[in-house]
Amino acid sequence: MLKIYNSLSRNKQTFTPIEANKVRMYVCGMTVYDFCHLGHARVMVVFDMVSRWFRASGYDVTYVRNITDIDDKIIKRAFDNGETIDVLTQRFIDAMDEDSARLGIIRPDIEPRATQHIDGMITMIAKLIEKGHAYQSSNGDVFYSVRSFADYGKLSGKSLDDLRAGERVEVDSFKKDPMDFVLWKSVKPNEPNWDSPWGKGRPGWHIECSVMSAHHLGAHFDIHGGGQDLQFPHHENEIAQSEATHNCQMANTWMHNGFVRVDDEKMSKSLGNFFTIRTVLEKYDPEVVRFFILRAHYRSPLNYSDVHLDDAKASLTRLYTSLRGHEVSTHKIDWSQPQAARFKEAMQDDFNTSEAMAVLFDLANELNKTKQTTTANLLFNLAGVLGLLQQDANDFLHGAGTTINTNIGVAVASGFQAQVSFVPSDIDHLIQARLEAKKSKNFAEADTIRKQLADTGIILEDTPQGTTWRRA
RNA sequence: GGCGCGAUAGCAAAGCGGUUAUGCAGAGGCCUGCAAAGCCUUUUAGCCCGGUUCGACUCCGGGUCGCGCCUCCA
Repeated sequence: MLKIYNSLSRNKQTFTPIEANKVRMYVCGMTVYDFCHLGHARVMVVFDMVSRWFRASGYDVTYVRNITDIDDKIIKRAFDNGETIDVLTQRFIDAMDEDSARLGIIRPDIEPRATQHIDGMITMIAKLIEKGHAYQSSNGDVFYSVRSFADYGKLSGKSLDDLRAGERVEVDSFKKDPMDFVLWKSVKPNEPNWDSPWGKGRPGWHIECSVMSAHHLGAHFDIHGGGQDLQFPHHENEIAQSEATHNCQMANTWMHNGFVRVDDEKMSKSLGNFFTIRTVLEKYDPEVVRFFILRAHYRSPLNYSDVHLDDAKASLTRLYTSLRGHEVSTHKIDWSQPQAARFKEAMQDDFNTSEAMAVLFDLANELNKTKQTTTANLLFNLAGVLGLLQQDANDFLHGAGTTINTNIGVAVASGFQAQVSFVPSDIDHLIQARLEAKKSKNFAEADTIRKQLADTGIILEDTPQGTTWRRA
């Protein structure tokens, strides 16, 4: 039995699909006006892991992750850049796709864009007005009336009377209640707009998710996910819109992943302490980043630093080292096998990837001792459920997945001297030369060669099967 | 002011009312020409104060500290 922490009930609950063997899942994706940062990487990786686990468990999964391609920040950024919104958003959608592919993320089944669902939003807004949940104010904007929805605050645990609207942001005087939020914004000069019964304008932020989730998954679906910062007001508002429109529960389970932090503070644009995915990938293999994210439980805060990435890299290196030299292939996992059962138990407990990974390390230890290919295959396939260890071991250890420049002549700063790194063919030649030296018991020469390689970050390892190498 | 989360060894990070988490780092050993990798052994824990219990890191209460949400944010 799979248990998931449900933000709505604030405890772990046994997951029961609405329709047998099917999971319908909606996750709030990116607003595409800039490169994705590590916080975005976490959402993508976490829910990729969740969908992979459902599939590994035999569920038929429909995973929808939206793209917000119209909003204030996009309009502003496009204006500042002197480009059209379409050009701007497409560029960052492409960048996002590239980043997510590198992180080993399986694309969601459906990636709807807000601008493709304007009609649906207009229909829903009209319905909300008709049912008395929304109103058009004198400035033309249409607002949702939070007081009209009795359950408002049930997700975030907030009470309308306790919310301090206006304390930090000036309240829009056109609202009946300070917490009312906009469904439709009337047109402003030089802004993109669509026709609607309330005049030309564009949608507010929250309405898109209510419309797109219902369109692709139905009014009532299994799981809604996103970053913790979306719990309020975004998800609260989605519930208010959807449940008022459809008269039924929106999502059974709400999942929120924890923040990525820097120096114990939330990584965010406003604090300026964010690292984009591509910046981090200049230095680390994407799988190291994926490993780093999955090593912690998805709801815990995750502190980012180079030290932690280095640590993750060392750990992942241990797993790949154990796999080296084994022929592995994709197999169906026998979940009755003790280690597989332990892995499964961990995953069934609210996706405890941390514990699941401990199983991988135990398998690596077993593999190092027994050298059994069946163990290698189990390790490979269990890790595969997490989207890990799917590279060729030597490719990973040789640093093929990194952007470390392997061209001759590229200087690697080290101490006072710039040193030169080698291409793999040079390394092979040097390894051969060292083996010759060893054969003739010229250990001084052999050690010189090894030192020469070590100075450029190449570590040699002699094994009964010959000499292998890896990047430090 | 309201609401919520967390505090585990040098670092990271889990489970668990009594039995080795796990990874990195440290120590010793085996292996190795020497290393590296690997294997074996091992040192460092559970914010503070009470309570429950035969027994608490684990449950309960109270502190302290840190973080988050209440505004756009993954």
